[in-house]
Amino acid sequence: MNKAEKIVAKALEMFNERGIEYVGLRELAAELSIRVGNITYYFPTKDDLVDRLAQDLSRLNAQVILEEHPSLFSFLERFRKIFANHVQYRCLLLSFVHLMQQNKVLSGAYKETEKKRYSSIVTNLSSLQERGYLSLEVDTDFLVSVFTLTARFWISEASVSFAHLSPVEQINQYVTLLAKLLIPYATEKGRHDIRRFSASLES
Amino acid sequence: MNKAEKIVAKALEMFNERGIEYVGLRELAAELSIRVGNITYYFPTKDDLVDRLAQDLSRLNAQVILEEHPSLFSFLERFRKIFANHVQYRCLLLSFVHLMQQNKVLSGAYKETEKKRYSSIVTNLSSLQERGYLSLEVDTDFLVSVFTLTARFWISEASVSFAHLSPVEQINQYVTLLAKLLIPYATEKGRHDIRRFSASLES
DNA sequence: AGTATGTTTAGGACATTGTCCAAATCAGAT
DNA sequence: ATCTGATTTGGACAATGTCCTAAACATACT
Repeated sequence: MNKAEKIVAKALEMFNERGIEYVGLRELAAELSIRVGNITYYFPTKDDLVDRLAQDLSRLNAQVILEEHPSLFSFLERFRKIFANHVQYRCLLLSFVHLMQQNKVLSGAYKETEKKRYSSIVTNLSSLQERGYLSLEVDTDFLVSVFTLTARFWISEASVSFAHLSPVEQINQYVTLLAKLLIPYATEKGRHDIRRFSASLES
Repeated sequence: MNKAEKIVAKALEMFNERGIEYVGLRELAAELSIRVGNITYYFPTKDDLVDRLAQDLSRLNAQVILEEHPSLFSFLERFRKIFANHVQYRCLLLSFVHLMQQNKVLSGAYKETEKKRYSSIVTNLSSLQERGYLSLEVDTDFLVSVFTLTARFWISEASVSFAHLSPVEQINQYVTLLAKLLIPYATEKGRHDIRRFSASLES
């Protein structure tokens, strides 16, 4: 692990712990037993460091998005995995709005991944319709909106309202919410998959 | 309007414009043609100023919450009003997570209003069941969860994804989302109210 | 009117922040 | 061994929120 990676790793750890805005570069440097200027050598600005973390999360999520989702079960499983990634990089999602407002590099990069995610969810939903998991009259735009809102902010709400729960319990709370959301639009085959998914969370 | 109120008004204006974290007390003072120390006389810390804004929003919302909601239409109308208040104090909601993490006064106060809102929504939903607007088998906890998540973060998502829309269009977007959410759980009478509500947004 | 008392304003000090830079140090190839 | 480029250091800089003292002001009382 080279110096840049050590900085990234410790930064993620401290940012997750206390929030990006509340960890000074001098504290980060002190934890690494280096000088501040040494960090700015690898990452000229704090935003560059944050951008790097965002790239790492983006890569992590891209793997999950590329997977096939032949069933409603695996579609829900996909969100469980993405939410697990969110926990790993929770500092980014907890500062989501500020980062988008202030960090041009990040907000630019997000626009692209946003489009990809949107069309990915649309594709998956219509695929689930074809395979007989979802009813044909479902309002896709509505479902995508709720999924997007939840995926973006579930961890923000959890940090405020469910801080007493473990990460896994928090994840289960919100994937269950997504599962329940789909029930009215699911076929009998779909509802079976949702029950199977809910049961898989128990263990 | 006394000095403290002038400070509060200008602060809200600038905070909404550029974000609480990105407006310095010196800029605020300059806009008011006063000195920094003059602000800290009325509001010893920046958090005190933010707390005041939060109180104002809380009072504004409390009025709406106390209203009766005899129909599904007025229940949805309630959220439209609350969302309009959110727009007026959007700086607070855009910094929601940070404020909750850092500002003890604010997070303490929020815990109470959170409970009130939660039980208020529960009461309203069961009342709507009794009045024949909602089916009796609805999963109340699920609905409250989605409503809460949306009410907290709709404006954050709108600021990122729908910045090109006007405030009213943004509000309509998300109250429509809440309305659509209820459709599967509504009776025929309820669906009639939802259609009426959607139509009322057009004008 | 003059004085005393309490409120408001001015102005600056302080520590902390992210950023930046020049010099010192190190490492590896010639 | 020496030169060259990469790395590290230590400090300067402006901006931030906070704090404090002295001046200015207003109000009430003698």
